[in-house]
Amino acid sequence: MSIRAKPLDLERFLPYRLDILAESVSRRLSRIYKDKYGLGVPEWRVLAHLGQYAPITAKAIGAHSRMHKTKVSRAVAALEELGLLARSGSDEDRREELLSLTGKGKAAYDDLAPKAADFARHLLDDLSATERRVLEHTIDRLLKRFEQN
Amino acid sequence: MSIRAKPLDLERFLPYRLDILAESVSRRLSRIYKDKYGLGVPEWRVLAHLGQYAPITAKAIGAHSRMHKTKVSRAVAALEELGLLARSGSDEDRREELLSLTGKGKAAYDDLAPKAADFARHLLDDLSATERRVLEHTIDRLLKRFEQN
DNA sequence: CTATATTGGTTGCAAATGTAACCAATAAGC
DNA sequence: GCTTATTGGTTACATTTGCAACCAATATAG
Repeated sequence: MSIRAKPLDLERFLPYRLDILAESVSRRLSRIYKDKYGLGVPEWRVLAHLGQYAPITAKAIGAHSRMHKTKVSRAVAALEELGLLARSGSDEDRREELLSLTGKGKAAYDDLAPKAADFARHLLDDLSATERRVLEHTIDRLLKRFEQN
Repeated sequence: MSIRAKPLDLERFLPYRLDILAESVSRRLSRIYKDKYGLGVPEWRVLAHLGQYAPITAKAIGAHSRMHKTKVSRAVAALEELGLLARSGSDEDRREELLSLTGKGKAAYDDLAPKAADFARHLLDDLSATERRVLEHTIDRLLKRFEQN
């Protein structure tokens, strides 16, 4: 009787595991910004980009975070509605708008960013230095693999 | 002038990177089952569970894959509609239904599973054996951390 | 045994998302 | 220049999703 390996074992299937993990992590993280500021994932992401890179265009945010442009557009609109974000037309190209945070937006970011960073740090609490390094490295490689799509 | 570390660097922020990676991987993988069988992510997942664990209840699939029960319910309905899945009432508890694959469903699974497995294998091509092991282990740990929610 | 709570699963409705069409502004062809 | 193609961004529409309410079947309380 020949040994036939299971062709696909979900318990070890990377795409599946990655998806569940990403989703679990995201869900837990969302408590931080959802409860207090009523933000959804796309809004939080845009806020985070602005905190770090403002002034920046919607296009650039989309490219960096691989979010669809309509998602970015709507998140931007929502943040503006909440008074956290301000737009200012670019002089160089009047199609694009430079996005940045209002005072209120900056305050929200300054409140949330450290908490988010803390959360991410604690995720790695149980891991050894080696494990952390390998994890980072692996994610880097895989991400690069999928850069152009 | 004191050195103030950036509180949150998206470029290194694990939840963010994980999400982008999971989404990229999933997108690429989806070509395999979407093009040929017209399946979406939830349908593919249910199919994969049935191929490995059938007969199994919708509840169990949801618990294992952490999919919302409505998502499972609709994916099951869709697969049934496509003639890939069959339901049979349980004798022990007439609320639940035991799900399994039809001949057509089994054929689809037998076609897709090796391709999916192949895809996953190639994801790790660049990594050393050690790196793979550490990666698996790390994901395991993180997943366990989020088991109960 | 009867009344109440819980559970597997489905469905209605609202919110979130993706695709395609679109608009205005810039770039490229000639 | 002027005509056409491309680009940043928004919007309409269809599809997908999540939440809450629900239904029928089982389990629990008394």
